[in-house]
Amino acid sequence: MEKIKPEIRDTASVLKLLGDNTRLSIVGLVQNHECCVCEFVELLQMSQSSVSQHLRKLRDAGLVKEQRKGHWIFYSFNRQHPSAEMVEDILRHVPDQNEKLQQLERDGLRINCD
Amino acid sequence: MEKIKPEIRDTASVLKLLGDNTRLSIVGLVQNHECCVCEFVELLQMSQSSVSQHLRKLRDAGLVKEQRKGHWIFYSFNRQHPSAEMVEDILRHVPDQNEKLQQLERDGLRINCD
DNA sequence: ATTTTATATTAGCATATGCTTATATAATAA
DNA sequence: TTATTATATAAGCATATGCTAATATAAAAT
Repeated sequence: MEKIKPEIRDTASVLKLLGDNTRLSIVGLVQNHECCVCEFVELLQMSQSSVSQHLRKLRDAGLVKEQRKGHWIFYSFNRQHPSAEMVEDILRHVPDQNEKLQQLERDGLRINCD
Repeated sequence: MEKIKPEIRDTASVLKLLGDNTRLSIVGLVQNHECCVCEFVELLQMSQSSVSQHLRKLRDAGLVKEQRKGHWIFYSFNRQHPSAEMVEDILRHVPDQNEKLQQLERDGLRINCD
């Protein structure tokens, strides 16, 4: 029995969201790690406001989840999203960004609340 | 040895192109069939001008190829595109549209130059 | 050569997008 | 309470997008 496929409309709107450097990078980052806003600001070299607005779009679409931990709000990939599998398929075709997160860690800029 | 992955920028620009109902539908249609402009106009119920402009974007990006056959210009998916595999992965997540083409055939509106 | 047919191109317009700057909010620290 | 920190929101603006209407092009048919 085949899984239900989202309508073209829904898929197109997800692709539209991912069709932006910043948002595609964000989704690539949160696929395997939780990140907070200030980390995105550092990694993407963008203003806090701009990052925040991109995150809002991703959150409104349900592609990412947010969770407060003390000072910070952490974002993570929402594997429950109807297009989550497609997004993961897409991410297999772009270079992973773990190296950047490791660099952030070495620079002492990684936030860890565990 | 792993295949070279397009940069995030390049992937984002492909996704941006596909992040539109009309263009995603077109790419879905040409994945398995050659189609000419008037067929898209019929299938998508859009103006010829609008379809033509979408096709131009897809062609400029190299995602589709065009080939003249008599009266008509046929468009087909370009499997040589650096992101062709990703596009095929994406299309696996949307309902196929073969039924619509078959209906067109039954209506006697399918163009065939073979 | 003229007309017809299929497609492409252009201009114009309304709406969407992504950024910056400034300000608001909400949790923590002092 | 007040100040600080992390994040969100709003306003404004320049640019991008997708459509329509009108016109151009190019091959085919007459």
